[in-house]
Amino acid sequence: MRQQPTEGDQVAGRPQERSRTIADVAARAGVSPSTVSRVINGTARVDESLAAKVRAAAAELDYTASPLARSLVLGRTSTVAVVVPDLENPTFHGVLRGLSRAAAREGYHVLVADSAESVAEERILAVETRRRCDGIVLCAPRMPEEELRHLLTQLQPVVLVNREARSSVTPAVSADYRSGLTDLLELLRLQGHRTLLHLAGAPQSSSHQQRLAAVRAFSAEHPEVAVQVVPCGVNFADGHRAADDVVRSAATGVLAFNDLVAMGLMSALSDRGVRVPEDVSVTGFDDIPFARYLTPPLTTASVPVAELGEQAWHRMAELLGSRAPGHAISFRPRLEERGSTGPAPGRRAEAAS
Amino acid sequence: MRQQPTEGDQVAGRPQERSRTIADVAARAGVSPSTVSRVINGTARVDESLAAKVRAAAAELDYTASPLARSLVLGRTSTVAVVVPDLENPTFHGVLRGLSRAAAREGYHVLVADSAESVAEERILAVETRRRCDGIVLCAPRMPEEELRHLLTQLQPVVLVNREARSSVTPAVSADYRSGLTDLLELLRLQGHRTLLHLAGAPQSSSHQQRLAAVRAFSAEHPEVAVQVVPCGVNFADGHRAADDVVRSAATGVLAFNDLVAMGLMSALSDRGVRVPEDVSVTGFDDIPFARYLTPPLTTASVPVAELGEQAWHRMAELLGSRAPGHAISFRPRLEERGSTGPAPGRRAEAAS
DNA sequence: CCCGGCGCAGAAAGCGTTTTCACGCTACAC
DNA sequence: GTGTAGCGTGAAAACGCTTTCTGCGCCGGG
Repeated sequence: MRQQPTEGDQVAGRPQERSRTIADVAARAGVSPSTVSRVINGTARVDESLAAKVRAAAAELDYTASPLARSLVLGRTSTVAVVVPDLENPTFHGVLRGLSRAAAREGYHVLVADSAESVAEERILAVETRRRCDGIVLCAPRMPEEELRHLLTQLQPVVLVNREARSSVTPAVSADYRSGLTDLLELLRLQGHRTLLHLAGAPQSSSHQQRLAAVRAFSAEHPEVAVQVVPCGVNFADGHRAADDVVRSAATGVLAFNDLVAMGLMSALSDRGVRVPEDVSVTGFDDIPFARYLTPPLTTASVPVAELGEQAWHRMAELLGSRAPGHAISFRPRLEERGSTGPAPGRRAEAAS
Repeated sequence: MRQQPTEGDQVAGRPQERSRTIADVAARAGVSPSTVSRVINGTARVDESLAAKVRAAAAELDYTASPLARSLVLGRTSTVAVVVPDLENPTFHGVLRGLSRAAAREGYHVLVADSAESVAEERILAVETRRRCDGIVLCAPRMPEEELRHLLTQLQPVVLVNREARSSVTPAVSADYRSGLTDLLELLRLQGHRTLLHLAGAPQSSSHQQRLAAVRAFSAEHPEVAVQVVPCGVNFADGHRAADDVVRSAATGVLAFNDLVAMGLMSALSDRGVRVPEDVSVTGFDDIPFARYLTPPLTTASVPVAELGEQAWHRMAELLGSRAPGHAISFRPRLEERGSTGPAPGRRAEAAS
């Protein structure tokens, strides 16, 4: 095959021969492979004189055990996978980063798979990827509940991020989008806004449902405030495009699906001469790193994305250690009131008094 | 060990038994494992009646070959690793995304490792990670040239992103930071700026060196323009902190290390009542997605990060197929002139005439 | 003095594949 | 009718480890 019978394999610049095996070390140390394994893994007592020889031989040959071979026999890979709908989204960056660092601390590696927002892809990808690791973390899977529940059974151990599966024991860590949006709605109400607009995101996403629930509850409690919901999208361009809808709506407060949408919106509003927050107050969601540096700084609900990832790892670690799985946990976003929100127009004097 | 001799392993909600093996399929189809392997991989002719039975059995058992076992015997894992200095940095997001999607298209998986900007970690991580995959992509490694060159020999096959190793055959794909910065310098010069300031980033990074070279060449060619270089940093907070330096310097044009730094700077300048671009022109570098939506939109040199990742994959694919490695390639950033730059103060009337 | 037990090292089995090798069969040419 | 080539299949070796099993030498106790 690749290994031609010719001896001339010594291509210059390829000094890396075939990797050393445990047998090489054993031969050099004059012991059996079993003993080498025992010394390296500290898995049983070995006479100190032999152990020393083994360690010396291993060092000389620069030997480390093949993770592949170990994985095969041990039945674990020390790897977990993360499936995200879109690597471009800062939220998933954060999750990935938090998870990756937490996992690394315990010697685990991270396999990443990007489903590119395709529901069909999502499932295949998860199943396929799952076979190469010990467990899998699903970020905000878009698939329908029923399919998800079925998938979960064949993916064990699995942890969900920003999505819960009802009547399932699968651990889930998520942000409480409902209470986050409620806080934002409440903030705008107290500032005197009576006509609000929510720019909604991916309809299949769990966080979208949570936000709708927040709007419904809020409307029921505060009938004096009108809250309109219009579909929009999840990214910058979507927010930019929504500017006309916003202007037409005559709303004085806009709750964007997330910070990206809010930024796009604010940029487009500025082009049209609409002032934020004097004419319209705008809120985001997530508190991506850029939010506080915008002009004006963006009022938002801060979601600790890295911590989400870190907690997802902890859940996974529990599962891998066959410890008690731990129940679903949810982070309540922190309200970050900044410059993009202010008193409703016409309420200014009133608020100032 | 984990497998207690008790039979009561049927924990509810764990319907996933032990995974099926090729022997199970063989038994069910009434053939030998070799035949199953041949049918599944299409690696040799098999009598159609047997083949059909094998396919049926495989489907019934929902069998797919263990990637681990295949990797061990085949000597390849269908996985590549990416090592980045910081998962938080949007540049590496882009690279990761481009690479991940390109690799996925050819059935490869991606292992990601975050060195957290630690030079010491970087090396260990790379070596360790390398053993679990077929090749490795190093993003902007911070380690010194000598160490890097040594590392490259034991990491083969390896591809470099945003760093070249002199006198090495390692393929490298990078952005041409030198010409990018030259374009920005030139833009500011033509707009009448005569006192410029460059906020420099990670001194060990290759892109830093390239920028310095651009500044030197520019200064030699245009002695009438003063260009000062001050160390700053690579992220938002660094740019924010640099505002005082900028104000003190009396420069009318500031070339930030990257967009993050520029954004932090602009935000801090705005706090101090310094107007951009009326009082100070600011440029970034990279053209991260947010740059165009800032107020004012950021003038920057656009680096196609996703394409960088994609090209890195192509290089890797060539290496993996033992095809000709392809030489180092470098993307020339595209100048994006936006609202954060303008005529130098005092030159306004002149420029308008 | 002999035997059971114990501590340590090597032999060997196994993890789940792929691939070489050997073998039996059919077919065809001589 | 026998030799040979060709084809399809199963047995077995190999990938590089871990772990069980086996055996050897030594100790102490009866």
